[in-house]
Amino acid sequence: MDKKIVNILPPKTEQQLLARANHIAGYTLAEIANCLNIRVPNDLKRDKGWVGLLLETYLGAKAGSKPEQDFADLGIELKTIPVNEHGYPLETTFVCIAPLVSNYGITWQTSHVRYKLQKVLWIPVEGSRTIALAKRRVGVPILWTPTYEEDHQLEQDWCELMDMIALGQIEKLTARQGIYLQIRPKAANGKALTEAIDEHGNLILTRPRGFYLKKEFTAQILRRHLLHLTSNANR
DNA sequence: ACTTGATCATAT
DNA sequence: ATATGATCAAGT
Repeated sequence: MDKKIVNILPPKTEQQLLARANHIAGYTLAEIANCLNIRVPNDLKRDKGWVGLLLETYLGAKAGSKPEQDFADLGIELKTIPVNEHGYPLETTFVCIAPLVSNYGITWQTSHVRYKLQKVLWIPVEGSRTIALAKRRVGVPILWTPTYEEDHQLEQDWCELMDMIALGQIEKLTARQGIYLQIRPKAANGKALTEAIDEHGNLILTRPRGFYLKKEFTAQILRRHLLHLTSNANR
């Protein structure tokens, strides 16, 4: 059993959160786990969310499975993003469960996707499987709010995807739809089922789905900030 | 090589 | 089953 030596309180301000996040930039996952007395698994095969939970703990996010932002008081969501040696995302980013019923009156402006992505603290972490989990390093955090253009990019995809759901086309909806935002299965296994509506308006059971940000979208966020660092260094 | 569809752990 | 945290690995 892991025993905590440090009792981590939630950050009171955005500045405090950013200070904590900046403090661990450059450290390995083992170093961070050690100061929390948390054991590092050999790999992520059976601990897929381990890195995310580790950084949540270090930064003082409220643990649990509440449908809230990680730092609700600050209106900030935390996302760890595995990256390769060039800082390019290795995985898509899960946003939230896709609602398959009771979507009357929901618009992009009032959607759960937009709410979740209002303000995100992205923390890149080395994710190549050739690097031992314990030795992977944490990168410089990025506090991001969608630009007008990014918001519009997501809106376009969201509308297309939600239209299909509303029209009962859920079984025809694949991960190929959407340029920046996609819908894919999100469940414990193939036996998990949830309610949806078919093309005739009848209630059916289908695999639960989730919204995911495709890699190219996340990449443009990371790239923008990397370029800023470069231009500063060159001054 | 890369994406899509499937899956793992935990809390409620 | 649904929500949180995501990555795995089969298929193309």
